[in-house]
Amino acid sequence: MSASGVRARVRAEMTEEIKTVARRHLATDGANLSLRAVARDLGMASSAVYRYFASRDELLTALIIDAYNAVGEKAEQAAEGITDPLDRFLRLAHAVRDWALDDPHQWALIYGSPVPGYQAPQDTIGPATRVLLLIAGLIRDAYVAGKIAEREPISGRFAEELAVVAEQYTPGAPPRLVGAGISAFVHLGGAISAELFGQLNHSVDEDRRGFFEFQMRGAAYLIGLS
Amino acid sequence: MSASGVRARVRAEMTEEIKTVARRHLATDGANLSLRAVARDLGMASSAVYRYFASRDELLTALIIDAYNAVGEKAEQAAEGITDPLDRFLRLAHAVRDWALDDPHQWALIYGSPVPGYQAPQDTIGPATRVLLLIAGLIRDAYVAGKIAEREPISGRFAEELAVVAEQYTPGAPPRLVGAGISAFVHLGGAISAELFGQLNHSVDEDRRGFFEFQMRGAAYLIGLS
DNA sequence: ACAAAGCAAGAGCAGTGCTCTCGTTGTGGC
DNA sequence: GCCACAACGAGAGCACTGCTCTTGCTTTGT
Repeated sequence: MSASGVRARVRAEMTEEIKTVARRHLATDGANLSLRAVARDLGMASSAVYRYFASRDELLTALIIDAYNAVGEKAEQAAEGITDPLDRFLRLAHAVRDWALDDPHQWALIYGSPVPGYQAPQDTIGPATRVLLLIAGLIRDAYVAGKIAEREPISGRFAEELAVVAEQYTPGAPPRLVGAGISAFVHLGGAISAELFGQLNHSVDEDRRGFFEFQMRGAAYLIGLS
Repeated sequence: MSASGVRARVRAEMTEEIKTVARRHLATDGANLSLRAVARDLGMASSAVYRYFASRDELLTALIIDAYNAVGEKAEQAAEGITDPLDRFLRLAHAVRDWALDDPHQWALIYGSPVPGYQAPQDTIGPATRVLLLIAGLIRDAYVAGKIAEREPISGRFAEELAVVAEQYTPGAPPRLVGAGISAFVHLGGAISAELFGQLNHSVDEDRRGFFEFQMRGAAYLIGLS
């Protein structure tokens, strides 16, 4: 019919519907959700789903990309408009944590152990770095505004590696900033995973939000956001 | 025959053999290894395996406990005899990382996303805390030796929670030490997971060992091991 | 010596991912 | 408007999975 085509629109809707149902199954079955079960929920034959996703892995990949973008967007929104670097960083961190607590299985999908035999395709590396880039941007802004306290410089082979990134990203910025930024990102993810995957059980059981903020303040300190 | 019984010994050997083969499969298939395939490798019927493990989950639980103990032992050995607290902490951290790099699937099994529908039984919580307890002991020793620099004290609900632990573990020790210890443990695990699960790709590709040490030095600084 | 318990094997059930085939239906070119 | 063609949904089928049950055999404890 129209230039866009009825079929194309229906296909897009169907694709989205499959992902929605799959996300629901993700919440109960985790990463080994059943494609057949998803098809049953949709009232269609399992073979029909293969018209939209060539394999279960491809479905998972789509869910992974969506999840990366979802958490990235949440973090972006939370940080928006906040000028104080430390506040900005903490809000961003809490936004990521809140998103993860809201849907632990989506978190596990992107930051947990990779699905066995699953190799992340190129499409995922873009969305995957969104949160990291947000932190990098935050640090960059704080640096050019002169709001970053001095810390001990880094040295070694990895320091040279990071110096290259620092120089082309923000000329003049100390390489240790890049390192501290990545480290903060790693600590952020580690803290959420530890909480979600039960490694904090019997250690911190009451005020996990408070403990999370304590950890993130530590990471912020190492960056120089005092 | 003997008091121990031939059958009991054979059973123990068989149990160990199943676990060994299962560990081998773990390296290729990850957490969704096939019990039938393991049985095939052993030249026995799949149903026979159920004489030794009531379910696949129980097999996984056994592997998890072994893995916790293995990494705990490695960390213990690495830290043994080292007196300087910072050096001790770094060696411990590197030992854990080396173990994880050596067998990423075992690491994923214990520190990755939990197997869907799998509930960790009581037997695992003991071995699971070994590394954390090592760090706690290290900090405790350094504290009583007066080798810990002062840092900003903590406050809030989680601080009171940690104060209880601190008081009964090392009376007089500041609660922030407990917090910093757990935080270091979390960062340790997060750093290894990030490296293993590919979140460092395109960020730190060359000298990951150096970057790991940089991160652990940061964690050590926050504890007060300057 | 004998009953009881432990053990291995095979068949079987319900479920899985994925492929192939077969009718049906919407689509773009003439 | 027609028609070849591609997209589509459904069903059967293959090889695989975890797990159960039954059937014989072997090692125990008494």
